[in-house]
Amino acid sequence: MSEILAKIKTPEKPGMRQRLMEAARAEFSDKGIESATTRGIAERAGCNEVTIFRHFESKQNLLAAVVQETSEEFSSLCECRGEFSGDPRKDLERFAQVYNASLERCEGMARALVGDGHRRPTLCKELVGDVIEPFHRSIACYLDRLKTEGLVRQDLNSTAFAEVFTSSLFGGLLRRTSGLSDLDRDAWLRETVDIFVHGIEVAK
Amino acid sequence: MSEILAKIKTPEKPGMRQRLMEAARAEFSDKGIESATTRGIAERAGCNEVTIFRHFESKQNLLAAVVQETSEEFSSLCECRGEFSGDPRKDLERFAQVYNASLERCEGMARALVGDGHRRPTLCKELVGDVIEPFHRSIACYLDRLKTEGLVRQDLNSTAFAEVFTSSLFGGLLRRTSGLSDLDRDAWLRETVDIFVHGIEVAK
DNA sequence: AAATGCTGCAAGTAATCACTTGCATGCAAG
DNA sequence: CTTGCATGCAAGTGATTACTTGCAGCATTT
Repeated sequence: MSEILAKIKTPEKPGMRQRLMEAARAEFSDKGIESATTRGIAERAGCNEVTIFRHFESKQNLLAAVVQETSEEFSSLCECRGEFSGDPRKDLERFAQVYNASLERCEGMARALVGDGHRRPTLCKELVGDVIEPFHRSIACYLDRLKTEGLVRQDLNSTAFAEVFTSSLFGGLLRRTSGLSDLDRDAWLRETVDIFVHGIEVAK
Repeated sequence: MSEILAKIKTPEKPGMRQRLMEAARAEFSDKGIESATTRGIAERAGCNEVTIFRHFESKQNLLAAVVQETSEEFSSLCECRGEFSGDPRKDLERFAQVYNASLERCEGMARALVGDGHRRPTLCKELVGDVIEPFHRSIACYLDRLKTEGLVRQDLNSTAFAEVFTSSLFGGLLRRTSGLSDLDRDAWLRETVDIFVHGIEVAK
């Protein structure tokens, strides 16, 4: 796959190809994968429809390229290397902000894949699974460290926590962008972190 | 709208119309709204394509009818009247199970609407917003009652809790049906409730 | 100057879509 | 029996889809 792309890519004119991918991403994002048209993409890119096929050969290939790019971008966006304060609330807030910002950047594609994605399991797994998993691991790893320090309850299932935590962030994004939530982004993040830190339990 | 539907509905043969709606729901669910075809719906219903248009006049109308039906079904499924034990964990588990079961029944449509829904804000609001809101209110109301009894921390934002709670259930469903989660349904519900009850805090 | 390669433009292809029309059939009520 | 109504079937409409072909312009490289 990547050799093919590289071969197409290598000639001159890097501008066109990039413009096409951005246009395609925009089109896929707000029309959905099936409803996106090559004509629409060409219009967004300000070029002729034929140019798409000269670069990518098919809509399918173009989609694959866009998904790959989105996936890489998401990955690099939510790399959470570096310093943690050790204060669980602050650090969870940071996890939440980083993850949410990455999600927002890729929201359209994520939404599109939720809709059409179960008929494209490969793409779905590539974009979502392989990308989110490392993020989950870093959260779980962080929590396990706090566990050894006694800052977190011992019976917490840290990998499950990571999944549920990011799911509520994703669900929240969907609600907000559909105009269904009373909370804005910051409120959502704050409340989410608050709940995941405290639960509903009365203070000790 | 309902008068129109009623007028079409009133003639004989209740079987056909119902079969069409079920077929349409299945088709919308696994092809997505835009990619669903009237031909495919007719095949599922085991009837001629023309029959669809004689009953519903357009694909648009059929979709509207299906959404309305789905919405009503979801509403009645997740009506949470009745007795609570007063034990927060047990009751949250019950909320989670009821909501999740309702979601599962309507998963295909929900997924379809996430994908194509932002170009159909009315349908989206109808199916999702107007239906989930009452459920959120009953959770919030329940929590507020527990607050007065001192069984829940006083500074908990109960409406936000309801939103975040259901969002994580929805996100979980999406993950599972995409084959992206390690947890099965029961594990997901259990872990979610566990976190929303305890958070990560060390036991008192 | 010649050659190469990206691009635009015009036109066309075969498939598929939602939707229509006209007619035949069969069932049920009058 | 006859009238009405739901349905099937065959055929077709016009729009739109992804994708192709052939040609010409234009820039850069050789």
